Amino acid sequence: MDRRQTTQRTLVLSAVTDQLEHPTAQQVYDKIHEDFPGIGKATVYRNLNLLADEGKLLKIEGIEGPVHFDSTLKTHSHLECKVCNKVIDVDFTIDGEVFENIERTTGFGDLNRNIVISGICPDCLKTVLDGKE
Amino acid sequence: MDRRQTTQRTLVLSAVTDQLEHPTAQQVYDKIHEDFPGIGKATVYRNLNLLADEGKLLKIEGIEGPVHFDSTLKTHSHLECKVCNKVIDVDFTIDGEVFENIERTTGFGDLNRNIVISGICPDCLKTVLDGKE
DNA sequence: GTGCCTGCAAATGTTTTGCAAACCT
DNA sequence: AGGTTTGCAAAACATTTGCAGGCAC
Repeated sequence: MDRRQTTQRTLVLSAVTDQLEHPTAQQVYDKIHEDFPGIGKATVYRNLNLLADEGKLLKIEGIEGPVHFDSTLKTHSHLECKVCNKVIDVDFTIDGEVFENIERTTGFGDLNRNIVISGICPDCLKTVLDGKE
Repeated sequence: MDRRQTTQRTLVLSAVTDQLEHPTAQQVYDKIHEDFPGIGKATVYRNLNLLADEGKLLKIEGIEGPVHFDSTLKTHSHLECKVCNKVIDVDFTIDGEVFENIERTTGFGDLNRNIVISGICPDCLKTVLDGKE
C-alpha cells in the first residue's frame, strides 16, 4: 500500500509539527480550514491516523474527550487539565525496570510508556480557588 | 440535594461491587437487565456517575472506548488491553515524591494517582503471536 | 490508466439531556 | 405533597465508513 503525497496530507502534518501544540483533530481541521477551506474533516482524521501509524506523529490517547496529537516523538508523558482539557508535555517516564516488573507479573506485553496523568492546570486552579466556580 | 434509595440505584452499585469486574456502563446495564428488564440505560449512566461522585465507586477514565468502573477504592493503577479492552488492577502507584515534583515544576494540582497503562493482555498476545491476526 | 485519496453525508458508539410520569420519604 | 428519580427518545460529540468522483504516480 504505497502512500501518495497530497496537499491535504502535507497540511495536516505541518499543522501538528509547525503550527499547533498538542492539537485535537478538530483544531487541526480549523487551522487548515483558514487557508484551505475545501478540506474535509474525514480527511483530517484519516491523515492524522495514518501519520501516527507511520510514526510521524504521536497519538495521545487516554484523555478525556477528544484525542490529541503530538509532534514530539521521544518517549515522554503528558499532563491533561481536567477542567480546560489543555495538554502539556512532562519530562517523566516510568522506570524501565518497573515496566518489566509489571509485564512479568501480569503477563501483559507491549506496554505504552507514554502515560497521561490528569489534574488541574495552573490557570484553572486559580479560577477554582477564586470564584469557586 | 438529598439522595433517595431506589431499586435501580442499589442494583447499579451491587452490579459493580458484587457481580462484575471493572464493567462498562453497557455491561452493568446488560447484567441488571437480566433480572430487571425495565431499567433504562440513562438510569445506569446517571447512577454510575452519581455513585462515583459520592466516592462509592471509582471511575476509570483514560481508556480507549467506554469508561470502566471499579469497586476497589484504594489508590491503584490499571492495565488496559488495547486489543480486547479488558481492564485489570495492578498494584502500582507512582511515587508520591515524583508527583510532588511534577506539581512543583508544572504548577498543576490535584493530580490523579490512578493511572492507566495500555498494552496487550496475555490472551491477546497469544492470539497475535499465533495467527498473526 | 490504476488505485489511492478526497469530500460529503450517513452511520457508529458512547454518553448526556429534556421531559412527563412515577416513586421515595 | 414535593422534589428526586426514572424511562424513553432525541441530542450531543468524536470518530469512522461508504461511495462516487478526482488526483498522484
